Amino acid sequence: MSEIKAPKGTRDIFAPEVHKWQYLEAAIHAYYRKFLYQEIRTPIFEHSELFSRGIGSETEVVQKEMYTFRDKADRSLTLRPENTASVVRAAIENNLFEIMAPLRFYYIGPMFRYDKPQKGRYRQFQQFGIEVFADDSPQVDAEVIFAAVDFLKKVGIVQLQLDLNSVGCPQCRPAYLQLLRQAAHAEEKRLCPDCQRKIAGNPLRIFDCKQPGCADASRAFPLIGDHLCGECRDHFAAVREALSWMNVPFHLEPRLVRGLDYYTKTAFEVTSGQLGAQNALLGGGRYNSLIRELGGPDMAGIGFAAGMERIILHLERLAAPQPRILFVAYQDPQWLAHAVQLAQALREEGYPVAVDYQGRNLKKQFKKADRLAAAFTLVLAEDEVRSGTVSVKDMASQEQSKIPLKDLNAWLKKNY
RNA sequence: GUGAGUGUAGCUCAAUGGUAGAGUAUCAGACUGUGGAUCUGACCGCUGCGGGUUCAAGUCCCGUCACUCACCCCA
Repeated sequence: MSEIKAPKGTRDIFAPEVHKWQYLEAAIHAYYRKFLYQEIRTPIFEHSELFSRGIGSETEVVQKEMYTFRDKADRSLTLRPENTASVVRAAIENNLFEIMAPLRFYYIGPMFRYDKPQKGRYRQFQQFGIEVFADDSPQVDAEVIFAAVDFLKKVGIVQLQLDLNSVGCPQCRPAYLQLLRQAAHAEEKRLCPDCQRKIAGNPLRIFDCKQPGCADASRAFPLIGDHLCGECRDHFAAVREALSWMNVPFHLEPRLVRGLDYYTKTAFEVTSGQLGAQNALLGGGRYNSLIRELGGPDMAGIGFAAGMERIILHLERLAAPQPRILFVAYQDPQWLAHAVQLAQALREEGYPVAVDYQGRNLKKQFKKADRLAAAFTLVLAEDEVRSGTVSVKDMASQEQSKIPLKDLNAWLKKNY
């Protein structure tokens, strides 16, 4: 038993689970290519300031959950808790906005949050996501949402719910927040201490609270949907219409708030009923001020991020791909050289091939072949070597035949 | 950050406070040209860690760490 264990909230992934990861990653690459997204890989740590400015210094993520450290030159660095800020930073830094608009990126990679681990929640976790810059049309919102929901369906997740809201923009949100604060102040005594603090900070979060007093009080609070400016209202209506073109059912959730401050207008979240407490599979929205706030041009942006661990949990029933392999066995160690060479030749043809170098007798080797779920076991002994053949046993049907080595390839092509 | 539950062999789990066990996996043999079954044997443990109570602790108590679940937050 090892003394040193993986740090809290981290884990090792290996077979058979790793097959699901490979499947999911391949699916992401293939799917988002269809929408002309380009992969972008950014560093897993950034200057801490990127996240406090980008995500919002008042957010829970920035205040409590960041892995921040100082390097040897006393720079404050942070393991990325999400990737949108990094992608924006990279686009600004590399002048990617100059290339071609709209810009479309997708990413896959580890994120880090100092959270208490739980089902579907780790300190190092894997997200994939997409970002579209320089396109403020509501149809893009709808396309991004479609590309989120449709992908989840394509990988076999059935029970999901799409919650949709508009959280307004710098034109209309400040006035609404004033109204909300007033309403909250009036009911302050019914609110829990946590929510009383939220009044000054981010009163939208009061809607999230499940304390009976807070939930009761907040039911009467004004909703952002009734206080959107003309532009936001029109945009939101157009998003909903475009979603109907695309046959994407959604649930309007006027209290939906996202945890990162940069969202404007469209905000959405996909949840699953099968996940327990950590039921958010994916969340995203529009962030039309973020690029400017991080020092770039005044440019629109929208995207989402999805939690891959949570998707993997839904893939539990996915049949693990049975690797069909070939097993080369030898009757006596004196034929080992022939076995090795046969294995090489077969791998050259693309087959996964196993040889057990310490196989003492054929029985043991067959047992091993069985364990490895070999499709065929190829046996070499004096007979075969002398006649330039190999005995090939179909492990399922138990049929065995002697195949001349020169015909083996053709035979395998037919029977493998 | 708050609360609850659980930590015993690689894995799944036993053990009224009284010698740490079984199944499974692994290895070997029965069986030196053929797998899945069966039988026999071997290997496998600072009972998470540190204290305490006791003649005696896997078991009771305290602490700690880890995992799990919920709150919270979020993906």
